[in-house]
Amino acid sequence: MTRQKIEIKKIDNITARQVTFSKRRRGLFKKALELSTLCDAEIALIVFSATGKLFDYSSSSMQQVIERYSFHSENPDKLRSQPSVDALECERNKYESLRIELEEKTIELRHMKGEELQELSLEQIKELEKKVETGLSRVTKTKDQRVVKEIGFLKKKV
Amino acid sequence: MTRQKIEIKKIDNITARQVTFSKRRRGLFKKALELSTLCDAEIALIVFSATGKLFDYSSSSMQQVIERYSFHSENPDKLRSQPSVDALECERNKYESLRIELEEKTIELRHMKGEELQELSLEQIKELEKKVETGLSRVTKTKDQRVVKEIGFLKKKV
DNA sequence: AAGACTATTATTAGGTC
DNA sequence: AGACCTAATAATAGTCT
Repeated sequence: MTRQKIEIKKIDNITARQVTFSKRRRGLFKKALELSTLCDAEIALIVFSATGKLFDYSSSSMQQVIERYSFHSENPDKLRSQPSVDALECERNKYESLRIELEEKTIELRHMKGEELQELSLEQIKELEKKVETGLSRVTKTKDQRVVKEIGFLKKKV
Repeated sequence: MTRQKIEIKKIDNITARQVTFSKRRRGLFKKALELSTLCDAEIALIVFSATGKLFDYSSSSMQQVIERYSFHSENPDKLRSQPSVDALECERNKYESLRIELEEKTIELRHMKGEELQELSLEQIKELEKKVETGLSRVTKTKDQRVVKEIGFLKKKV
């Protein structure tokens, strides 16, 4: 664009590339600022150098522009979930309450299997015993009913 | 910048402003493309016109650049959670597997309490009975040991 | 790597159609 | 709103330090 016109392709020479990057980056940000000022446009500009350094400009706030972009985007699934600060938190809360529930059930189940009873008081063990006895009597009762039923079927068949 | 130098402030005349917007917007996007090409930079450019129309350019993908930006950002709470497309999915997967585990435990627990046995076969009920019997015998055994222990303590105290 | 210089090219304000 | 024109200003490649 001056002394000599250059082709728009990656500059091989690393030093030259870095120099050009600095110069043109400044130019680009200036143009962005000018456009937003002159024409009342909302602009976000994010630039990562080849070395990974970040440069950014926003006429308002970067977050605001990105959110507005996400809303306008044709790519709804990927970017619209941006306000997932809340979604993620919500998901984590659900997960946590589920985790607690699971923990409780796991402990209850172990106790009913007679495991890890050392953490219970004698009173708790007595209550547990009643609970398991009740369960057992129900299971046994159901089993007996089923057995009787089975026998009935078999008798009919013979 | 040519026939006449203009001051960098909002252009009052609406028509002139729109014309300038179109011209300079094209220039800005061209410069962004040139910079990314020449210097191997990763660039995202988002422009909203005063009338709300969206124009955007990204050297790779907008989402990618925004995610990278969010990672570098000094504004971690608000923007860093943007890559939560994956985070959210991961969270949901964790939640789902937990939900399944909880469901299994809930059913097992109900069965041990003698509930909802109609969904079990006679064979399954027989196995369940054994399981509950084993649990009960363990609980009873532990209870008896505790009772003996308690009695021992009481004897010493007297 | 960062600043200044400058010859050249690129962009663009203000037009016209 | 778009394309084209053109004079004038802005940006910058190459160079030096």
